[in-house]
Amino acid sequence: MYIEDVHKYVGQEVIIAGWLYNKRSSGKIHFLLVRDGTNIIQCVVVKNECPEEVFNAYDDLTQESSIIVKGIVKEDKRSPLGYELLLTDLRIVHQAQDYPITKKEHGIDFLLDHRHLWLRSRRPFAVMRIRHEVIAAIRDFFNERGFVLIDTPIFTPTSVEGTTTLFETEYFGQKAYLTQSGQLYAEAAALAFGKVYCFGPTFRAEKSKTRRHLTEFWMVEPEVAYFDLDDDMKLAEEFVSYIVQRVLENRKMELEILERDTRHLERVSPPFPRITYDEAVDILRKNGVDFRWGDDFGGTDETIISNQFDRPVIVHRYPAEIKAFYMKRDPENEKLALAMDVLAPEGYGEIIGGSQREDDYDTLVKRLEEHQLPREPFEWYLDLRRYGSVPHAGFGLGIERTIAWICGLQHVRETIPFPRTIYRLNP
RNA sequence: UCCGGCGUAGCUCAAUGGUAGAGCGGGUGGCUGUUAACCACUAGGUUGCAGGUUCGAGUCCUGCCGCCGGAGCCA
Repeated sequence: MYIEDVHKYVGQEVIIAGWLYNKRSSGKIHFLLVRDGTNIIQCVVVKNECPEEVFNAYDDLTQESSIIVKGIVKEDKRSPLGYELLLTDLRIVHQAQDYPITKKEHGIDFLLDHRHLWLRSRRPFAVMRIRHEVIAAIRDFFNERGFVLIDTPIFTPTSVEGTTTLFETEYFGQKAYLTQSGQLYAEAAALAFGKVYCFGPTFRAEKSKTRRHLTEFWMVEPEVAYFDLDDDMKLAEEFVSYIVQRVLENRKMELEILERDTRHLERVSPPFPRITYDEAVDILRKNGVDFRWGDDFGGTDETIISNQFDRPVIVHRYPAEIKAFYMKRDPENEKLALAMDVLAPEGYGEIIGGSQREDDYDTLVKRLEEHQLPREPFEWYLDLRRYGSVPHAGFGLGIERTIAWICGLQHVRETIPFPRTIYRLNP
């Protein structure tokens, strides 16, 4: 029996295998908080109402000792869960010694050094279960719409965008890099399967030190043949809304543990406001930002823009110069790229970046030259424009930033079980 | 890489340049409904490292190391 099902067993004797989360006592009555991974339940041990060795086992119980308890399920308002277990038996499987994470506050550095243990605590419990829900929602969303999952390689011969710093590895005598995006491969798959998505880890070797950055993070990237930028934006807003609504429906308890104010999340439904880059620049200038047309938005700029709206906002048609070589230009203005970003509310910044892709062979060759990228490693990519090229579009959603936003967390490092940052490779 | 901040008990933090302390955790004892339980007692320290100033440095100065936050870049 797992604690999450305890309401089905009121009045019955059940067995729970778990760990001691905390204990309290008033002398002749002990309270054990036992967790089993699905929740925490209070167990009551009363002197003279259970075998003496069960009552006395309390003295040997240390925080995070593994225990198997047997008891009668009772409904009781005084218990944090609303249900508690009146113990009849208790077996210590392993006695933990000096568990380092205590009941009082800890610093983030200490907690991350003990991440393997910190995962047992209440807060990571809630965050990881929401992460699970987000990922399940992502897969369901694409499955329901007939997308095919295409796993893209993690070892790649070259950089996708040419600008970002990548992790370099030795690959049987030649250089290889850890992927920074599965997009180019997803494009190939889209021309084979129509609607596809890839979902995997992504690596950036940039020495970013902000609450929005990890060196290893997860990204989901749909790519659809015959999609234009408008189709892309529509898919993005439906996608984000679907994820948020699923978490609201299925992870109420977890959001409560995190004390997340869900009012912002409840408003997340299509359509999202859509503004052009030019309109976003106007917003910044009206708010006193000395912004130069042609620059990309910084973290504070994104916060100012997103604060104008009550749900995520889509900014589209960015200056082509600050965007990647593969993005198609706006036929009505060659200076602009058919690109779009989704900015999350409450200052969580960019969670989606996407675009319609350049599908014309000659134009794409020109773009490679403009970006001073080598032709040879992109020959296969150019093939996609040689054989049955079609308009197509896609985007990438950063999982950790999305989770940080939904959970209301200060830093993305809490959204992944074992975060990798510039100065952290352990545990 | 740049800018700012921090480093004191296992943990979270105090300590005018003048005897290094509290809470939690550990140990001992008490308590029949606790909610990070509470109460009493107790053990626990090379103040990140190396120099310097001073009668005297946790505190001031220099260098180094580690971490945190921000910027740039990005999801």
